[in-house]
Amino acid sequence: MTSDPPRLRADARRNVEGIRLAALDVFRAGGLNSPLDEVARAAGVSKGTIYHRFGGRQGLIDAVVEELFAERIAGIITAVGAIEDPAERFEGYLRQIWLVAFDEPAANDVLLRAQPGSGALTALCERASEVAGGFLAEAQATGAIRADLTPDDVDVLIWERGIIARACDEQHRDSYVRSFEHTLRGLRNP
Amino acid sequence: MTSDPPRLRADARRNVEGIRLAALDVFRAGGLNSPLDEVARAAGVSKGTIYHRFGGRQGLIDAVVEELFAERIAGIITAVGAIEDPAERFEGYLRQIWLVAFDEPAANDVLLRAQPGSGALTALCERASEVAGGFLAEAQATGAIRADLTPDDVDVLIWERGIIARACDEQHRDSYVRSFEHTLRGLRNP
DNA sequence: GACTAACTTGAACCCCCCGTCAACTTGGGC
DNA sequence: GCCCAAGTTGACGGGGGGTTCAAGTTAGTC
Repeated sequence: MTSDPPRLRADARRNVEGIRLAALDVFRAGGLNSPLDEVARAAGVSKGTIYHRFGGRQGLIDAVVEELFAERIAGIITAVGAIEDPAERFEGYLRQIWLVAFDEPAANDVLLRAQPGSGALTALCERASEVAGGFLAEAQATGAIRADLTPDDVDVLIWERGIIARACDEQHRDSYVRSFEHTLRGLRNP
Repeated sequence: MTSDPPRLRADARRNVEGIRLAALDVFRAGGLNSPLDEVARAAGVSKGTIYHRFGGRQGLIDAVVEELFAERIAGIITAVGAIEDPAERFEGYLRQIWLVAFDEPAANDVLLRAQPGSGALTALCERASEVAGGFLAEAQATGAIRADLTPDDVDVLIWERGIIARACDEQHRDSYVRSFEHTLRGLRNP
């Protein structure tokens, strides 16, 4: 079970690893749609090799998405989970997710597409979505957050922010934050 | 003054008009970045003719933007201007603008880019922005709208919605509206 | 050290769109 | 009706990126 026959040759293994690392860099900097040529160049390899080893962009994404995103999200969830007040916890979660969307194009792409084709990825998004649902329910129970807000609403809010973040080239972080605070205020009970 | 010498030949005049009409259709349906080939095909003309007659995409946009956008905005301003309550007027203006952004990709593109190069266009955007500023100030005077909201904030809110609207392929109109109502609530005073 | 299966390469081909221009039509003045 | 300037065409070159595959290279076995 540790090693099924299809063992790779030494050079292939080296390349797979190099490509993974390069993809992490490139995707982090430019999002999941960065040209594969760029990844290939960064890995010191030819484009063809990426196709051979990963089957294309989708496969490459699957191979790095965990590292690119899972720990980031897990970190946020535990960090925010430590907040006592449920309403603050809920708002804190949204703020953190929204900031990740702004600061990390790749993570944002993950949040935005839930690429149909990557099990790992959709599972991740669903888990995040469930967590958000939990936070929401608890926050609503205290009466601080509007009762008519649904988990779907939260998904939409996250998706929308992701779209906006993707469109912000540099700067604007301040007005991005300022503006999501308006939205946040609109989720509270009067 | 009625007719400067550079009179066009009959076929040219016919084509100019056909291209304008085709551009209106195509731009309305697909936004200002639709392929010019498509406009050409719709006009029963070759791409080259568009370049000859309008100098390129920018010129073509200038030639239709008024019809595509100005009257729409003017309509909103007068319609909304009839609302008595300043706060409702302000909110009504935002709602209408946001709906236009959703329903008309071309108008949305106008709102989003303010293409540097079209005087008519930037003038339009600025006028709309000023009107919004007026509505905002009046609404704030009644105390219904938060005092710390600035005209720049409003511009950002409109820009952001435009970005979102552009990303919505079909459906979603309901959740689009639902979600901007959240934002709207966040602009009110508690 | 030779030999083969595994690996890699990069040119070739595809799609989509922009903008140009030499060659060809045609309107309309004479 | 002729004729040429005005007008139109569509092929061409350029850029960006994706995907494939024949030909060349190399790890690793015997």
